[in-house]
Amino acid sequence: MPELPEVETVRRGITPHVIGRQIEQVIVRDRRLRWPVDDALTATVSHQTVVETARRGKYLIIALASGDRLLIHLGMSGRLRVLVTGAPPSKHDHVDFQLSGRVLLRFHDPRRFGAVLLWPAGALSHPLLDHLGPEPFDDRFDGRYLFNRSRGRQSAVKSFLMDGETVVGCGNIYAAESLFRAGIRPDRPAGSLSLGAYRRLADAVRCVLLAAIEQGGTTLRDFAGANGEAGYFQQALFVYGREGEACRRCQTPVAGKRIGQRASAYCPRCQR
DNA sequence: AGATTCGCCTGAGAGC
DNA sequence: TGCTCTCAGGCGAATC
Repeated sequence: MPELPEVETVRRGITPHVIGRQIEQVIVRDRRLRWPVDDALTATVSHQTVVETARRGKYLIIALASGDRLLIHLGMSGRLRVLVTGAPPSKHDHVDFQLSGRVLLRFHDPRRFGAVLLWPAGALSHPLLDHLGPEPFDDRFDGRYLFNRSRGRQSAVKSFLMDGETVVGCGNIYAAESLFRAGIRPDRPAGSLSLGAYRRLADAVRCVLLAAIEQGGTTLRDFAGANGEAGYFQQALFVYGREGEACRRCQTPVAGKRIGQRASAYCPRCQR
């Protein structure tokens, strides 16, 4: 499931194939995504040149020469792949961007939780990006920030960490792994943790995300990079999806618990 | 304002 | 074999 490292992997994968290319044609086979694909999107981006790719949280941004941008979210099961023009579409291939040089950028999303949106030139921000918290690699994101923001909060630290207004990009997998690395039980009330604990957590989030990006993301079921290759970070997971198995550090069975409607795994000995 | 719940979707896996 | 049920989960919206 695409979290920050997966989206970054996709961004890096597509970038060399799309920069400087013109969008010749857009084919929308199914507009029923998280939000319906805008009728005007096809006409607006056609014949435009891609000048840059960027990422904000789990949103992928493709900037065009006019200042218009495509905003793409992979949701739960989305893939964005680089293919050769003419590659036959299969089930769930909802949107094709046919680029110059016979490059085909194809959006595929079985569960349709993803989105392909137009962010028009002139709009300084986008409603979906407006309220997002800092990037984990931004200077603003540190232990002090988490500590201050968490004061008075009763909800679990894991839910707090997964809240995109706290910090972007940390979904269920990386929240669980970061909390393990920091030695913090995921069900601790966010407001009960010390500054020191949050300093460890901020460091852990950055370490875990960085390592996952280096491994090309985590592939459990759906995720694949722009070239269709799986990620490798799943081999480095300490707790996520390992309920009942031995902790890689202390051999205690990994515990499972639902926190904020999400499956959560942790080591009852390593995490306090 | 913070916390919780709901809804959107399909595929995989379990159970019968 | 094939049906039905449950679960997975990002995240905005609605509700408490």
